Amino acid sequence: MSIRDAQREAVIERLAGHLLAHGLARTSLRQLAQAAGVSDRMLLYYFADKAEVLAAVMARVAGELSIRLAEAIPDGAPLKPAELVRRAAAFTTGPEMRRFMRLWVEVVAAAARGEAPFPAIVAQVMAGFRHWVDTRLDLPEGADRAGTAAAIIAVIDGLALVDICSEDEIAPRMAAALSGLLED
Amino acid sequence: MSIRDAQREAVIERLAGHLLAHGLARTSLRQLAQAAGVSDRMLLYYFADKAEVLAAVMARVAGELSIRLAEAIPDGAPLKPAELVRRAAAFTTGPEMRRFMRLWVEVVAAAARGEAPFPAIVAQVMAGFRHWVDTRLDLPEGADRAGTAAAIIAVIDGLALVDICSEDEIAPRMAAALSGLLED
DNA sequence: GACTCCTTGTAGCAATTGCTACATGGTATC
DNA sequence: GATACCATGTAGCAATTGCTACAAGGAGTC
Repeated sequence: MSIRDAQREAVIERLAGHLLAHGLARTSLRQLAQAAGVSDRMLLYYFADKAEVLAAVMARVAGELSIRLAEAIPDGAPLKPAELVRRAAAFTTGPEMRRFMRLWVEVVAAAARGEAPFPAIVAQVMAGFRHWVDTRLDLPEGADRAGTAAAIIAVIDGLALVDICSEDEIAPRMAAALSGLLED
Repeated sequence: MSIRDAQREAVIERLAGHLLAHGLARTSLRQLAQAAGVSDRMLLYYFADKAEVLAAVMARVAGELSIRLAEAIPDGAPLKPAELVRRAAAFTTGPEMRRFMRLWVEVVAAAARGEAPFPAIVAQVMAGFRHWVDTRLDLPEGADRAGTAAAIIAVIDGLALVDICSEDEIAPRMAAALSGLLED
């Protein structure tokens, strides 16, 4: 691997941490370069442009998220929707995953604004979510799997969104209340 | 009312439409001024700074949203959580309200980034949501009203977030599937 | 008519943005 | 040892950002 490729990898790694820590708040080229410990000039040597930087970093973050989701709830034993929601909610509102979900909400908003490269990233991550749910969902024959999967994702993402807005510790109570609302 | 105040009102009205149509994508001072049909110089004569412009416009939009929510589901007859979610979901995913919810998601993300004046706006709108749910929620004595209200808001906001990400028409199926997941 | 205040336009500034031109030291290849 | 390419720094450019200084017309007041 060339020096350039090695540096590229190191930069991606550092910037993944940066984005998870600060969201999309500090993502100018110079700010990214500083966070990665390189000059902005070199950032554009390792990557074609800013969009490629963000795409590479977000791909890394999405991969990490995917791994953790797979570890947290393996796909061996399908769960009924209510149980899947409960377990996913408990996991994604946990201290370690909150920053992922927070970043995810920001990325969705950036995609809504049409800001490159986020629309493509959102499509990709969303497809990953759908697949993750689909492979863990125990649903009767004839039920709307895609609709149910979308609903489950919506509930999980909604928890993250409200979590962002609330300075106090409402997440556990919210998750508990949600659990009570679900049909077993 | 002075000319200035009258213009201020007209600008707020036009910019509310602009934000609902385009989200936060075109919100530089010059872009806002163009959308409002005034010069950027005058925009800063009517308002102290950009944050005040956005705060005033968002207050208008929030007021409008509040009115529509109140009209759609009056607070006379409290509803059980599942039914409240169903009706709120049907309303907020409707063609007229989607742009409100879409803007709301963008505003939450901007607040997460700490961008003035959005954190304050989010706190205000969120409090409005909580109150709206609270005054329509039929819940047994001793239940966690605040937690349940937060959960209901999370579900509604989650639908909006997923709706933004999906180019196809998943919203109705998602809402239907969600309805099936709820305990009556 | 002088004075003052409200309203509006022109011009521009300092900072930040994404990105590029150019030079240069090193390393590898022939 | 000449040549070519990789890696990196310096400097800067054009565009956009939020915001401001200054002037001037116009309307009312004394």
